[in-house]
Formats: sequence, C-alpha cells, structure tokens
Amino acid sequence: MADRYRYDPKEIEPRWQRVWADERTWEVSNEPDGREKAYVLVMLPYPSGEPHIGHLKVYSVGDAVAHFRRRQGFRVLNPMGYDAFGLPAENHAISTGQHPRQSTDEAIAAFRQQFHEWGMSIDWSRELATHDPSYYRWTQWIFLQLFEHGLAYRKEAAVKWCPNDQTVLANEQVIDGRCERCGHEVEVRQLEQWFFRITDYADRLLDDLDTIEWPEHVKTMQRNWIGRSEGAEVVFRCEELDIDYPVFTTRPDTLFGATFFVMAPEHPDVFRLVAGTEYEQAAHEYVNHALNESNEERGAADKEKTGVFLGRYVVNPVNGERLPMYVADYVLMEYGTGAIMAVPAHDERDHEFAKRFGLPIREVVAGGEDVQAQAYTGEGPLVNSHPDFDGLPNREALQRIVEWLDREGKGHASVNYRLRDWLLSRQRYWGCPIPIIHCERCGIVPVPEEDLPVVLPDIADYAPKGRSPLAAAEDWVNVTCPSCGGPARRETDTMDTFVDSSWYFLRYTDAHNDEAAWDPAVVDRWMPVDQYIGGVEHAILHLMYARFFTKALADLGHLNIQEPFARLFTQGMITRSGAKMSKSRGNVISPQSYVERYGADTARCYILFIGPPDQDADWSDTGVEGVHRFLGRLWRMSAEVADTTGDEPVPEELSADDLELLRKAHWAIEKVTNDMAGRFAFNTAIAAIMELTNTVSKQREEGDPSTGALRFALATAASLLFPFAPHVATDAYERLTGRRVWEEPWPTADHRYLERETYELVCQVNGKVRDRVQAATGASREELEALCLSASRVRAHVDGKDVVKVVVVPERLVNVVVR
RNA sequence: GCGGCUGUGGUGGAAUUGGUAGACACGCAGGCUUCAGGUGCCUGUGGGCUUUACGCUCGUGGAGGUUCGAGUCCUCUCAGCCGCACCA
Repeated sequence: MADRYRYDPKEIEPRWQRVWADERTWEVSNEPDGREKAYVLVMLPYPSGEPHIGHLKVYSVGDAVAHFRRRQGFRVLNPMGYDAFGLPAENHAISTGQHPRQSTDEAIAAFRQQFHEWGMSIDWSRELATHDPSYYRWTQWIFLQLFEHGLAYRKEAAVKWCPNDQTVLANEQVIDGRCERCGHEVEVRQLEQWFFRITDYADRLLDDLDTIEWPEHVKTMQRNWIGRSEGAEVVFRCEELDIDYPVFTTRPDTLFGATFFVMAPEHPDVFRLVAGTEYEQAAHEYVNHALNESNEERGAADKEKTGVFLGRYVVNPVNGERLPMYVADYVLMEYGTGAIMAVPAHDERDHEFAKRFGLPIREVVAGGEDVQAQAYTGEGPLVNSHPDFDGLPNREALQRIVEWLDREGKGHASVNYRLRDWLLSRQRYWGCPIPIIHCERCGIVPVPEEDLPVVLPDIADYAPKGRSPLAAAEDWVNVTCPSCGGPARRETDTMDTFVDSSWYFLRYTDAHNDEAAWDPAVVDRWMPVDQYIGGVEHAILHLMYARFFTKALADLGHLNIQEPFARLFTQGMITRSGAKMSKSRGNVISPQSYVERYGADTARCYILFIGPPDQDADWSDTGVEGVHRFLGRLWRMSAEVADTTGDEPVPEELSADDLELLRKAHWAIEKVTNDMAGRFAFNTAIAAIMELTNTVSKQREEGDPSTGALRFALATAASLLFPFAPHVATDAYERLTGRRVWEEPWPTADHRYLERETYELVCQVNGKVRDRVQAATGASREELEALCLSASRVRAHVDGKDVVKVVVVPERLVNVVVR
C-alpha cells in the first residue's frame, strides 16, 4: 500500500504541537466567561537531569483529565512550574563548580522541551520556577506574614542534623534515623533554628481531612503523622526536691496501677535529681551512653529495656504512694513531657521494664489473664483502685478520675500530638533566603516588605561548613538595621524547599502579579484546586505543609479557603521487571527513547493503558508495540476512509451493519465518559476505544456499512481517544470531519442506540449457566421464566426433577432451582 | 505491634450496585501476504475429562460461612507491598 497511509507520528506530532503553540490554544484567561472553572494540577517537578518515566505517567494522567474537562465545557487551568531550589543542584555545584542556577536552568529547559514534545496541554503563560526572584520574593513575603503573626519563630532546640549534608532536617525528612536525601545517619544537635508553628493547626489539619476527597490511605498517613492522643496530664510531685513533674497519659484510668516513674535520658532534671548522691555516677554513665546511641539502635523495638534508678521518689497524686524514679531510654523527650508514670500491669513496655528490674505489677483493670506474666491492655472494670472507682468500666472510670484530678488541681484532661513544629531553616546555599536581619541592638528584625526580594547572592564556594555558605558573602551579610540604622547581619540560613512548594498553586492563578503574591479576587476564582495529581511520596510532607500554609494564609485574611486540594489522586509507580527503576539496578528506561521511537501518543497511551493509574505497573516493551499498532490502525483507517469517501452523513435508513457501528460507537461514548468521570479508569476507557476500532475494522472487511456510519464511528473513536493521544486523534478527526477535535464538545451517548429490542437472557439451573436465549426487552417475569424453562439445554437439566424455585432478574438472567 | 493496600490465565489486567469470570492487550500456536526477514491481516488460546458435544467438570492465594447465585458480602488464615512504630 502507498506510503501515504503509513502512520507517521514524527510528522503528525510536531505539526499539531506547532498549531497549539502558535495559537496558544491552552492558555486560559482569569476573566470569567460563563464557564465553570476546573483547576487541574499536577505536582510540579523537581528539575534535575531529564524527565523520567514517572513524569510521563503523572503528566499523562493530568493532561487526560484537563482535556476531558475542557471538552465537557469547563474553563480549565492546567499550569506548569519547577521546584527549582534544593540539595541535588547544590551538591552538583559542589562537585563540578557549576553554579546551581546554571544546572537547574538547563534541567528546566530539558523538562520544558519534553513537555512540549509530549504534547501536554499546558498554559505556558503561567510558567514559574521557585528559584526565580520574582517568585521567591513572595515566598519571603509569606514568611514575613507568618513571622509577624507569631507563626514563624526562632528557638534553640535539639534538632536532627545530617553530618554529610551539613544541615538540619525536618522531622519529616528523617527516615529510620537517616537523612532522607543522602541516607547518612542523623545526629542530634542543640541549635538555634527557624520553625513554623504548624502544631497550632494540628486539630484543624486533622478535622478538615473529613472535608476533602482524598484517598483513604493518604488521609490515614496524615492522621497517623499528626498522631492526636487524648488523655490527661497528671502531676507527680518529688517532695525531696519540691518539684512537680507533669506526665501525659492516655490511660488515667490506670493511675492506681502506677508502680514506678520514668524520665527520658534527655530530661533536663535527671542530673539535678542525682546531684551529689550515690546514684550520680551511674545515672551519668547511663545518660551518656543513651545519648551516644544512634536513633536506630535506641529505637529498635525488640531491644531489651534498660535504665537506672535515680534514688528519688515521686508521689502518686491519686493515692499518695511513693514511686521510685528511673531514667530509661524507652521514654522519649520529644513526646509528652519527657516523663511517664509506669503502669506495668497495663502497658507492655512498662511491664517489660518492671520484670527486668523486679518492680511490682498491680492489676487495676480486670479482664486479663495474669498480669504478672503479661500486660493487659484491654477494657474491663476497675479493681484495686479506690472504693469510688472500683467496679466501674474503665472507660467511665477514666472520665471520673480526670474530673477528680481537675477538682483537686492535680491534673486535667489533655491532648497530645506526635506532630512537631516545622523546622524550616537550612544551612545551605541553594534555597530561598530567609528575609531576616539580626541587629545587636534590636534583635531579630524582619526585612521591610519594600526591600523584598532578598536576592540570593552569588558565591564562590558552595561546600557546607556547618554554617550556611552564604555567611561567606560578607558584602551581602553586612547591612544596616532597618529599624535602628546600626550595623547588622543578614540571616544566612535558607528555607527548606518545601516552603517554596507550599504555595505555588496559588501563584499560578496570578503568576505575573508584581504588586502582590496574588490578587485575592483572582485566587478566589480558581481555588481550590479541583483535581490534584501526584505521587504518594508526598502524602505527608508536601501535602501537610501546603494545607498548613493555606489555613494560616486564610487566617491572615489572604485566602478564602481552608483546604487547597479538593480532590487528590495519587498515581502508582512504573516498575521495570517488577523492581523500582534506579540507576544502580540499571533498569531505568527513558521516556524520550520511546517518544522518539513510537511517538508521544503511543508512550502516553500505553502508560495509561497498562493498568489502573493509581497502582504500580510494570513497563513492557511488547505492550508498547501493541498500543502503537492500535493507534496506527485507527489513523490508517481514518485516513483511508477520509480519502476514499465523500462527506456523506449517517443515513436515515440504517442497515444492520450501520446499526452495529452506531451502537458500538454510542456504547464506547458511554463507557469512556463513565470511566473518566467516575474514576480514573483510563485503561478500560482505552480498551473500549480499541473495541470500537475493532468493530469498524471488522465491518470494513466483512460488512457493508454506509460511509456515513463508518465516518461517524471512526470520528467518535478519534474524539474519545483525544485526551490520551491528542496528536493522532486530532489528525484523524480533522481528516474525517474537517474540524478540530479540541473545539468539539465531549460527545454524549444517544441512549436510543444503547437500548436494544432483544437481549441475551442467561438461563441458569442451580446457579450454573446452561443456555442463553434471546428475550424481548421489557418482557414480564412470567414470560422470561417460560422462555428459560422452554430452552432445550435447560430442560435437559430440569426434566425429571422438582422445580423448587425460579429466580428472575429482568434484563439479565433466570435461575431455576431444582432438586 | 498498629494502620492501609494487593492477591484473578503463560503476562499486564477486565468484571461500577452480589447475577454469563477472564473484556482489552501482550505472549504463544497455526494460516494468508512476502524471495526472505520484518510489517500488515485472519484464526485459535484458563485447567481437566470424555461419548469432540460448543458437552461435562474444576477454576479468582487457602479454609469455612451467608445466598437461588460470591472474584464481589462475613469469619478465620496465608503471602507480598506501603506507611507509622519504645508516642506513654
């Protein structure tokens, strides 16, 4: 056959990409035009090297949603930007001497070009990069807003320090005691750092999860991370030293079962308690040992309990008992008050410790088997406690005991969170400068708003030295105090890159605003993001921080929403031979190699066809070829039909072959629409278009359909395919109809073609399919029953037996129950 | 340990509320086209059994249960993945 009908993505794709770029097809105005808005957002990429296969997947999903919504009549915002600050670019600079800005800008150029080559329908007029002063000027402005309202503060704290990257880390960036970035073991250091007061928002971050449509597992991860525990704070008094020690407990009902008291090794009072006593040396040795132990060693769950007696006692406020005090590393300074009451009968850790140190174990909640042998953590009535509470179910006793503590001034109901404040300062170069000036006289002084941005200066040496490399930029560091005019120094720490990405979705709405971070009226028109799409790896960090920023900015009057992302979709990973792609495994596949070989349409379509997009999927080279063949078949048939037939309409009088084509076409419209609207079932949507294409192919070979019906079926296939493979779909559609498919409304199924006069009635005997017969749509139950019973293969299984029951499901099946 | 997810042919997966298990695709086998390879197209393809009938039977990790009917619901259990984890 002539070359004319060879599917050539290398010709088709650039041709349409040029049209979209020249006509700025995907740009959208901020001015309302009567259409409802839809903000479709894919998490912005971190530009490093070239896009990988995960980028192809996530942007293919986002683009399909954007196209679908546009053609459904929505005004769609689908922007793109780059999360451009961060350690990889800086580490690259340290090893090569190349300025991080240069390597970052090169990566951005590569990303931008590939997104174009993939045919993504992005509104490029709103493109942003977080390392651009016109962007981070407003990151600094937000920092100052939070600072001025007490939500950003500086304090000395025991922080996680990565000795390799020479920087502090957020709690969230420490995985199993190791640096998330480089994997090096993390140390604890006492340093003065900047924090955001995210803990103030713990309850709202928790409660508002109920208001958003997110995958349950992501919500669960956030709930666990916030880690809200309800209980009571109870005060234990050390009478010898006249000090009160409050503890947090979720089980105040077990207060009468407390038999000892434990402090964390980091607790500031440990040394004071033992000072000058015979226990001093042992306590010091123990604490030093515990603090030198790595987090990993200390955190091992199966590790034996250790600790030492401090020679002191505290008084249990509920019964006046004197409890011996210990220091033990199973108590954590960073949770609760750094000290606990120990109830070995009803807490496994305390039980283990008590066994090891021969401490008494007193049952106060009945229901366990033998608390001497094993802690009982279940429910039950109180025993061995106090006549006022004994016999009460422990839940009820808990309430009553807390009320009693409150009346006596010995405690009160309390809530504790696992969530810590967000440590945002980094002693690194390639980040957004913190707009603060330290003045000897005035202390911490914010940079005046009109002086923003504080531009990141160029420096010669990026290597980390335990303080920010920026400190070396003397000209930049030394300034006059904006408050008193005296000598002062700039803050040299930079911000965690998660600060940059915690508000970028707001900037897209008003990306060129030089007067403000955004115009509140414009932001109102677009926010919240209707569909956010990205990887689960951001389930905690980015998604929690962005929610916190949104709430804080709303409280400060800059936003009118409480949640930034109304719906969230998290896509699964693409694996290769069942394993995560990595350079060390050597199983990395480059999306570009497939785009060059098969075209972007094939690569995009395959990645959506491979399986449900929220699940992990294994890349298969032969699978790609299957999709390529399908696209080629659809294009070739469209081109041939367009060239060899006239512009005939679908005829009034339909032949049986025409009817089959129209039915399949309308069935596919219905199927694809439902698969895209209700869930992101792109794989079954594409399968439906394949079925339609196969039907067309079969009709052309074997049937005698009218050219009108043929054109309609093919144009429908192209139209439905457009969100997944925009170039080939556009080209095929234009050949068939002379029109541009993206300007066409999304097709709607004509239900007349979906309803049939007859259908295949499944005939079962005892739940087993025995026959299938044609039944008239709308036939009565009696008719269906008779039809089934008269079927020959049904009779073979029914004759000679008693019919016990007949179940009729109209439009589906009849089940005859025999004995 | 706690929480979440997944388990279906040789492979990826389909089956939206309990109602024909295996759509669609890959792979494989056979055929057509071709000097040949490739491309393209057609046919077949869960296992077993036999009387080869489009017939029976088994079959959705395993074992029970509910139901006329279970991949789908319930109970128990196994395997794998992810998150959190000495959080009081």
